[in-house]
Amino acid sequence: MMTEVEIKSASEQTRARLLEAARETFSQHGFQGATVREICRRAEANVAAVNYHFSSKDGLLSEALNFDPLNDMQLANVDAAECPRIRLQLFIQEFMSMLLDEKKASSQCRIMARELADPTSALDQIVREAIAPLHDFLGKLVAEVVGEKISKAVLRRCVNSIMGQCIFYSHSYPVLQRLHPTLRYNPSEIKAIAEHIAEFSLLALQQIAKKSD
Amino acid sequence: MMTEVEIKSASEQTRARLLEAARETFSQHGFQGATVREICRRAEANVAAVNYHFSSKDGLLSEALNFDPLNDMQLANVDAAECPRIRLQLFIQEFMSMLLDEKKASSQCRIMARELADPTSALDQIVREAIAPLHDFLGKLVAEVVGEKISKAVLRRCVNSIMGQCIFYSHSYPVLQRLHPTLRYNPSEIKAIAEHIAEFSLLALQQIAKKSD
Amino acid sequence: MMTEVEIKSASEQTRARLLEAARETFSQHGFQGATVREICRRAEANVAAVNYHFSSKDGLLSEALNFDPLNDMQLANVDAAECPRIRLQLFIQEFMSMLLDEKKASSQCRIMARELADPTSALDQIVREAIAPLHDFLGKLVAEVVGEKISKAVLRRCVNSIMGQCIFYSHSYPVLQRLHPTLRYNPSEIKAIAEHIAEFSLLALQQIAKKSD
Amino acid sequence: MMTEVEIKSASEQTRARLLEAARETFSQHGFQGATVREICRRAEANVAAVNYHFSSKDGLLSEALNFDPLNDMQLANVDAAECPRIRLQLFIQEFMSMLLDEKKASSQCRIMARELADPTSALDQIVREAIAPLHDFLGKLVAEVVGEKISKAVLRRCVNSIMGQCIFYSHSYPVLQRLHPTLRYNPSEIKAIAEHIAEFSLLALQQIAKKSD
DNA sequence: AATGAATGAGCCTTCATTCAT
DNA sequence: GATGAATGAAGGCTCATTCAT
Repeated sequence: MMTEVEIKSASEQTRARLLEAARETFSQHGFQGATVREICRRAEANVAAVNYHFSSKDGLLSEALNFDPLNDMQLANVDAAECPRIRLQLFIQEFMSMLLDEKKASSQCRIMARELADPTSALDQIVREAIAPLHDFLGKLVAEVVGEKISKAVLRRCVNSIMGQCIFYSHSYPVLQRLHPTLRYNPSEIKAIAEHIAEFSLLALQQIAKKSD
Repeated sequence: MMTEVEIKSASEQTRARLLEAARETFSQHGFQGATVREICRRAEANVAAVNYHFSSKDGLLSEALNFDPLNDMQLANVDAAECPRIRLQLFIQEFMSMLLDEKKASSQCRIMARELADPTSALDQIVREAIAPLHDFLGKLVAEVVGEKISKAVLRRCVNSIMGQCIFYSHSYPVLQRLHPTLRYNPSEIKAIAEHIAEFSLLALQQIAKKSD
Repeated sequence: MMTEVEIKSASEQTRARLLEAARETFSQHGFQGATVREICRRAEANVAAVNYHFSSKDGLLSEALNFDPLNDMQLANVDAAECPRIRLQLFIQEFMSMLLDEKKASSQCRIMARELADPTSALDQIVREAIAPLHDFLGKLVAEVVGEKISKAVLRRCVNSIMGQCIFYSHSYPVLQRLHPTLRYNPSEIKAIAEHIAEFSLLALQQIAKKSD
Repeated sequence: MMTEVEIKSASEQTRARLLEAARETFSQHGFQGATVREICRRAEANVAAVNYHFSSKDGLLSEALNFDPLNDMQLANVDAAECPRIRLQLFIQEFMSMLLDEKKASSQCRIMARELADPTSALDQIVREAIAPLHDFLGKLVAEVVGEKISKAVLRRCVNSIMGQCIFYSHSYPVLQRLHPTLRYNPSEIKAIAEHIAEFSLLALQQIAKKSD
């Protein structure tokens, strides 16, 4: 264990620094806007390092997108809670925290946001490994809340409704910032947003559950 | 009427072709990814045409984004309806139709989506002229539904919840397509999605309205 | 007479405005630095006017350089004075005034200065029609001062010494301005400079004349 | 010594070739007229080499103008001479040699000449580092000749008179060549010119000194 | 005759990538 | 293995000029 983590060859250290620098840079400037030179400068590596370690800028993006949001979130609490509604609340809370809290937010989320606007070959992998599990996880939570009475199609759309509300604050931040210049994603604001989304969604889900009876 | 459209000077025709080509190209490749050369090639104009007519690539983007979604939508029906809930339903229906129906969808929406991932100086203008009015319009509809009892902050978040659900289908289409390969935005699917969002949102809003009493 | 000057066709007026604008612009930005567009803008003519009236930018330069400095200077006083030394003084005074006084200075002088740094085909003409007569005129004045005793080679060099001193203030103005930031070519300064050059030169010429005895 | 010159890294060699090519090209076509492509072609380097080594065309100009005329001239003789008049003679001799002798003439002088006609941001640097010291040096020589009796303003103008005479032969060469087609700047001609300027100036300075007594 | 739109060559610069060391 | 120099394609843009009207 220790050796894997601590004893890295210089080459592996450079590789790791490049990945970190790439995630930062891609999330700030987008894939096209980021330059290999800046990434290497941030990683304190030479210009050729990206191509040496990752074959190409594309290869670097592909590696940089290897991440596991479900794992990054602290879902122990979610799993611990017994009430489905509270589980959903906690999940949304944790999800928004990952999306918006700059301290926690893995920059991969922001890179991913860019992938949506300009999908590369990496998107297939991201959807498969990161997003699909997330939708599945959320789908199960929703099913627990509404019961199994609703159709798969409706379940999907409910998941989409929740995901859409959540992602909106991350994805449309440039717009929201302009609409409401005072908006800041500090912990209390994030908590308030998450509570709103959870309430809004739970109110809807409960009624949907009732109607399905 | 016809003459206004048909009798254009050669210059105006080139300008119009450039704008159309720019909208297509920007929406496909993003602002950075699009090249002036390709835009001109599509518009069957000279490489220098963009700079001649729009001063710069930036100027072209700025003009290409001159659009008015509120005006593009057929809101006559919305205004005609008396019941606030039906007005909201109709609005969402019309909004989703604009966002998703390729026949109607102004490519500006797609350009705008890219602006979010990679804001340029044009975003200020877009927010001011296109998005803010949209949020205001939706805000009034929501207020009609819930009454004036809720705070401005809550109202905003309700608007965000609805906008987030709507935009998600447009913005996250690359993901949704991979999650559900059979998904197609044909008129019936669009209608179903809009109905779901309207129902989901109205159920939530009604409960919020009740709680505020 | 009157008709030639006053009754001009619109075309001739445009031509004249173009020439004036060209002289200003060339003298400010140099031949390469000046753009046809700016010249036409200043002349309130359309972009194609230069090529229409002068075939090309080069042709415009060639026409713009048609000037006669000897004629522009008010040499009546010089001719009137009987004493050769005073005639030289007056000539230098008048020459410096033409070179430095922005009110009088024909901008051609400044264009010509640029020709030296980057001779075009127009220089042959300028030298033939404008500069050679000037050197000849000055040569005669010098000869009057020193008498006919000195060789042609020495005479030439004396002319060069005087021309060099004069032109230096015009040509090296960008340097002098940086060396002495307070330097301004107002009438009194121009007069002082001309007096210095005249004195400096006359003192030298007199001694040369003496030695040649 | 040799090693310093001969053992250069490949990078330094390219840099040096670029600088030489730039000096040639700038002196022939001016800063605007010179193209990066031609400079690189002459230096047998890639189009991007200029930006790689000097950041920009401006940076290349700035480096190409790093020269020290006072240092380039062999002023040991000047300093060695005790008589102020001979010191001035030797200085003029050396200065004209630097200006006119193609073997010695650093092409920087010619670039500088172009700066006068079309100043760029590099001129500030040139004046500060190259020209001001030259004027100061000449100013001291003149002061030695005339004594300290004359005012600073007069001293300046005397310096200008000498510089003007010297630079005229370099700056106005295109004109002089046309006026006197047989003119060639071979060593004997340069010597004769320098002697004339020295004599002309010294005769004037001596008289000025006398008058100031 | 005179215009404004259109042209295309060419400018400097940036970039991911390659290559010799 | 790892580097820094070098590459050349491509970018946005400017310009004198031409062309249809």
